[in-house]
Amino acid sequence: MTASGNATTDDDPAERRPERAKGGYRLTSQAGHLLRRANQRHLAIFSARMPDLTPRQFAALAKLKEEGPASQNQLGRATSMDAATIKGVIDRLARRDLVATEPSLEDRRRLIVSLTPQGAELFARAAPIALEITEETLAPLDPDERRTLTALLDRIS
Amino acid sequence: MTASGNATTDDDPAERRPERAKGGYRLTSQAGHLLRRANQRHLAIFSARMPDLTPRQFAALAKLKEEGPASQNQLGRATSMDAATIKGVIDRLARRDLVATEPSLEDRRRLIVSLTPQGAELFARAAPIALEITEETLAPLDPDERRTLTALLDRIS
DNA sequence: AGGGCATCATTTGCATACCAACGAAAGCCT
DNA sequence: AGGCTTTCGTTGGTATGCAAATGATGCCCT
Repeated sequence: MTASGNATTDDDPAERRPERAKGGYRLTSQAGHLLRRANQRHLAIFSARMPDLTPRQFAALAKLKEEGPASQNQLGRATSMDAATIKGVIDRLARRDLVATEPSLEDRRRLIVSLTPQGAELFARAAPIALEITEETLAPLDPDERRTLTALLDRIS
Repeated sequence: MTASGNATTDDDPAERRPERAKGGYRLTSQAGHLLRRANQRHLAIFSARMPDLTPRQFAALAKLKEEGPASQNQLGRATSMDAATIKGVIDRLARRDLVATEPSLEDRRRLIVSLTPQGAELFARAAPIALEITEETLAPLDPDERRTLTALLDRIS
């Protein structure tokens, strides 16, 4: 609302009226802000339900399970992580023996990442929870709306 | 035909099969992953179009412009930023003289943040670009779909 | 063959993000 | 008044996330 006087603080000709008309910038209605907030809520749900894995760590395990061993950068691309980011994720997973790394024999630049038995076991326990997390994230929507949202998000990503 | 001789490790029902049927976890179709990717694309568009402000820095300026001076934590809540996060954002904006901070007289715990003339001027130039960024983020969608997406995101945030 | 370019992994630097803990200050209750 | 609880800002720690630079290696093209 802000009906009280903030008047005299601004004699800038560029901007003087309340942000309601067509050109007005309304932070809370911008796509970026909404995406960020939705993501924030999802992350909160995730860390509450799966405290011992971060979303990225889980994503890396999931991809390794889906596609088998891969090089670090390949895995990064598959999970939409930067080379610098995936390195940190793999390092932390390796420190906990959830993945193992070994240099590739064919291409000496590559570092092959694979799931350890512990990693596979943890993923097996985590996967059902991940589905529940998705479920809870989309809980405010009915099935039709969920499909719509998923499809629209896919189109803008 | 039975288990004789074939000592391969496929008696584990959870392994060795392309995840499709029952517990099939498809990372790329999960809401969290899609949200993250959409957000990632948005951030890329943002930083390309507005190189001298980060999305959070811009959000802080926008809120200050919308609502006038506020305490640091208030501003954080208004922009969905953690107290620790908003501090960093304000510190960096203050270092560039885009905002000014002063202790509150009524409540000596509070730190009042306000827009400087430079901050207001930069925001005035940035606001139209921000609208273009939203536009470009939603470019793959038609107007109807944009409204739908916005509404759905709002519901799950 | 050899040079140029691309890819891979790494490192550094900066900017979020969130948690937990902290001390100072305010508010509330008895 | 004294105590309990909240709020406010700050700090430290961990984990993304991206840009840019770097060294090693692989690939392609002339």
